Amino acid sequence: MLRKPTLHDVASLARVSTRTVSRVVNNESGYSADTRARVEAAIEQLGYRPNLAARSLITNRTRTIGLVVTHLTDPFFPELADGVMRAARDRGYTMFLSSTEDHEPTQRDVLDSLASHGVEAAIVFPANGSDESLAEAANDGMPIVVIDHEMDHPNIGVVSSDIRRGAAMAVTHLIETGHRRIGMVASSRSPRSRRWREKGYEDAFGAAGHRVDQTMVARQPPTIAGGRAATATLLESNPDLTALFAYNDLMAIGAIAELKSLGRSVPDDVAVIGFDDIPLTEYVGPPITTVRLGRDRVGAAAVDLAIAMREDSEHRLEPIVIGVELVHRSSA
Amino acid sequence: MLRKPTLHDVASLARVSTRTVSRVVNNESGYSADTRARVEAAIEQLGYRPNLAARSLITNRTRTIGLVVTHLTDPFFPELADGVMRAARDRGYTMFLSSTEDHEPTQRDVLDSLASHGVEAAIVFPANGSDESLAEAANDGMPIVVIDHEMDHPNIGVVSSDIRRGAAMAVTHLIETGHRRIGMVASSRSPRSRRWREKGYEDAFGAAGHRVDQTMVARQPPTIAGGRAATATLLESNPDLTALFAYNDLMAIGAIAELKSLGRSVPDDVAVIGFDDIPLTEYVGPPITTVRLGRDRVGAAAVDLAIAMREDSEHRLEPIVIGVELVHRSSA
DNA sequence: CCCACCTACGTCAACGTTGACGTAGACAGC
DNA sequence: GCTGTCTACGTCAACGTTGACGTAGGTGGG
Repeated sequence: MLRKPTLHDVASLARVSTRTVSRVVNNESGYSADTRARVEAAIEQLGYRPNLAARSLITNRTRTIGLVVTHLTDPFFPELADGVMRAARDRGYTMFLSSTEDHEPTQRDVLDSLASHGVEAAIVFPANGSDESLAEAANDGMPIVVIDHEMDHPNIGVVSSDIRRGAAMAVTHLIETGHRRIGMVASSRSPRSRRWREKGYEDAFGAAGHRVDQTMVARQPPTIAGGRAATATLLESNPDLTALFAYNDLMAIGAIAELKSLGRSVPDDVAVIGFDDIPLTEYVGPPITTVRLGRDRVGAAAVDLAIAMREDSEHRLEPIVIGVELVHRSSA
Repeated sequence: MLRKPTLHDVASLARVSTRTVSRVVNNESGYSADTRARVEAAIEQLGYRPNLAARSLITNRTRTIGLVVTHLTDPFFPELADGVMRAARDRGYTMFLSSTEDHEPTQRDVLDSLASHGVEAAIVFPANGSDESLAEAANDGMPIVVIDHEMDHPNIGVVSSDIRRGAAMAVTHLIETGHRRIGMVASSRSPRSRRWREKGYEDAFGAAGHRVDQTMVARQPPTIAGGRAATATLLESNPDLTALFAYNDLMAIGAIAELKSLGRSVPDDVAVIGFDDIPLTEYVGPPITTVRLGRDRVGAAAVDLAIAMREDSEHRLEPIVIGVELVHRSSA
């Protein structure tokens, strides 16, 4: 395989110095129209492409960012990755992608590797219990933006969806359509301090002047099976409930399956609202009313914040909250 | 933010030359145990990490590969990306990810950018009509592996799923369970030469000594709506059909929806087999019998091939075919 | 005791690019 | 015609690392 052409090859073909070729390549000034034409012809003829490694060695910029998620197969992930990728590309950046398997040591290795590759920033959906290693990476000088996670660190930005408000919107909708006995199909995997959906659920009750009945909250793992189980539990203790608000769409699907198998129709006997708007929900019957988080906008905002942090280390680190939207379909 | 420590910083702290530090970092030989200990202590103390850009400038290796797909939100994509990412990481590589929106000029830009970043190889799910620009990129010296696509080029490898055999397996299963009138819900978007599922469908009929009836093939876009439409068409011309083989799971979902709305039960009145085993199919009722392609294995094989091509340009370019599997669920 | 050889380093240049700076020639103003 | 300024370049060093090669000091054999 032939060696890749360099500035020198272009320079000697165009009979100018490498510095002049560099000027043309970077659209600087200081050369005649004729010179520019000769250089461009030489570039075209040789198929020259700048070597970004060499460039970055002296400019200290790589124009790359890293996206780090827990599982590539999480349903919300493609939308996030798509948002990050497009925003990055629009701004002239290229994206590295890695997953951590929700494993802190792996996340540490991944961030290390990204740092070695010189990414200008990392956007991280953090692995469980990785706050400390995130802070360390940030201390080493890499701007980090975390998604849907609280962090207080001078070099870590935060972008999240307004989950609490989304939950409140969902439950308020149920209340406004006449429901009073509204169960919550909750996740057993959320740490107490981050139960935003529960808080939104309580907000909605509070705003309507009602009280939350804690026997109407059932916790299970956030899966379809968990949704079925939680629903079964709730119906046993509260057979009179007329609506369910689920932690995510998977649990909502499980809830609907359980309701159906118990002979209750959705939404006539029991209304169900999910969360996340994963593509799945458009296809299962009945289409599920849900809360859309706009993960692509989260991704784009994260890129903007990451680049701003990188270019101006004094950048003000207000957490950015992306609005959510209640998607009315037929399950509620 | 503090400047990142370099070999020089480590060297002066450990009171050796940069060359010796480099030897330690790269596990070469030629230093005493005592020196190694001092160097490692200095590395630890400073938090030194090698600058891969500088290293790659002289070694000509970046330990990065690019994955280029059409749409990040295609349902099979996360599995492929996961396979590529894990395999890459296992081999010490880091992955760039880009999408082309199935747009040839975008793909060209993406490959250009990856080349500038010095990726050692690209794994590409090609955009429509991009054979020529792929060949150009390969001519420029970048090893390329294409997924599920035929290419004959000395620097382009091919990894594909055995789609034709998977289709034959599916249809053979239908024939063996007594079906004779088997419709095909086909995609209108596949070019004639790449209708592997149709070929497998014909193979199965041929092997069983039956004939294909071309009025039993309906073409529509490969979506849920397309599946509904194709199924409606087929039932009109062939009301006696007892089974359907669908181009992909989305079309199978559409087919099932259409059958249900026409009062035909699945699988008792009409059996349905899909293709791809997207996660979706585990959730919609009834669970769809389908053909699993093992995209993660495709991804891993593509990485191996890409690296082999990069490390040995004489590497023999046999197309690699990944076996498929019929997943028995309840729709057939 | 000398030489060969080995170990454990160090020195220097090069990878491809850009920042800092130098300069030849044209041209304007007085 | 001298000075000053501007345009259009060129020269050189540096980014952080590794390949090629040099070498001082020790060790072992004859």
